[in-house]
Amino acid sequence: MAAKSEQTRQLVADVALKMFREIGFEKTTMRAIAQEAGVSVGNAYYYFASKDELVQELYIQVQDEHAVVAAQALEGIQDLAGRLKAVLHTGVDVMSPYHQFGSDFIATAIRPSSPVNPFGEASTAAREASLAIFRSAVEGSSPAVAKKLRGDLPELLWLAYMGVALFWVYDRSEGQRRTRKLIDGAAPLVARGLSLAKIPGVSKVFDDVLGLVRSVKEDS
Amino acid sequence: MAAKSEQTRQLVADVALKMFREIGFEKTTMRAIAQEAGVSVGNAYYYFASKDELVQELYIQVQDEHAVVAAQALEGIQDLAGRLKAVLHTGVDVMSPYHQFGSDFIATAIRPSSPVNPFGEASTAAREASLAIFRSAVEGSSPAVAKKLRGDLPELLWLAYMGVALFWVYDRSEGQRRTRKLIDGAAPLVARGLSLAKIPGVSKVFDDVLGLVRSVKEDS
DNA sequence: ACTCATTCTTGAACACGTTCAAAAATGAGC
DNA sequence: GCTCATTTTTGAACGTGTTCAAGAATGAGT
Repeated sequence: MAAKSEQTRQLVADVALKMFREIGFEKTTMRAIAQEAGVSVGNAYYYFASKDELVQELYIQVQDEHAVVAAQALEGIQDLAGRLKAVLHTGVDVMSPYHQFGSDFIATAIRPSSPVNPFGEASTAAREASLAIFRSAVEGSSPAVAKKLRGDLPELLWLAYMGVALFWVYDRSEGQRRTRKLIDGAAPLVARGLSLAKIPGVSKVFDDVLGLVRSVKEDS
Repeated sequence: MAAKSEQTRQLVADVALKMFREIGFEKTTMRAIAQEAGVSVGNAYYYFASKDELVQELYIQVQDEHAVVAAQALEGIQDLAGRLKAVLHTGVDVMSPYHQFGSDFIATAIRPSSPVNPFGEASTAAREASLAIFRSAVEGSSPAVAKKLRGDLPELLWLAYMGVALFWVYDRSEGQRRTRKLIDGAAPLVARGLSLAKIPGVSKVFDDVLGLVRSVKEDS
């Protein structure tokens, strides 16, 4: 049965994630994971090509949870500021058990070669899932976001979310209070800033920003 | 004489930086550096407590060069957009010999524990030097930047510069063409965006952005 | 010239992530 | 039940960054 193999894989992943949470990334050695799971080091490597891939496992799990919790939090909230807050706060919520481990995660994630790199191919699925959350936040909001912004906004917000995550990693205040404050302050500001798009002089600047974003994205 | 000791230190640093440039970060092992420099591994560690500290040496050197080259490039340029371009382009210029090594550098730099972390204590001097460049870019520009923005703008631009550096690391286009394009496009947009501060409706949003930045910075 | 504390240098040793040849377990086909 | 290719498991071994006890070189004070 394929179940036995899958069971071992799950066991290793579970032990690893538990140890990441409880004793941190660096202290969780591959040898310790193997020992705790009752398998050999080589066996852990049979299922996960590197320690990074175990981090990817965590990343996927956290993203999945974010999707669920965010969807729930979005229910009944209409205004963009509120919807943004909901998505960002739940994002921080699901990450919080791993805060002490955050900087190692980011250091891992940021190398282009890493499977966890949020811009990379190996995490396309997780990124799409995360993007979908922001798309839903934007599309479901009323009053509606200006049509010309609607297409690119989710991606830009996702990018901003990466920034918030980075801020959170560095946030040493208790319970990451400062990150919460940043979210509460920034979300309404973004919403208000976007509403300025109606002003003619501002509108042109917005157009150029979007043009730049698109042109840089496509390379060319 | 203290010169002998300093000589060994310089030798190790020079060999290390040369190897970083020529064969990359990971292939440049401490053993290889020691051998190439004709000293023992332990001796290299006498002068640099970790491989990261050798990266810090590189960071400082690159920043110093940026300060010189940027100051030169700013001469004779009046408008903010042009001054921003000058600072950013020279920034990319001085980094370019290390592009292949960039992702390892960022991965190192991003951990709060690293001496190279741009937000950390160990690189206060380098950060101040870099901030000074942006301060000079802002203060020397004419037409002048709105008074209320002048104080915080350099720091925000420096932050944006960190973003550009991140973009550059990921930029796989030849000669990092896309980064150049981003700079050329974004600099005038920033300048134009700032000029919108005169519009009453926009002004209030700007005030709130500044207020948020300040309040998050101070913790509280 | 001779101390002797200080500075500098050495290389073996440690724990880590990772690899790999070999062995063990599994299961489909007969 | 036997065969044998495939999947799974093992643990020793490699190269890495880093540490450290020990020794060598240095130089100020006499």
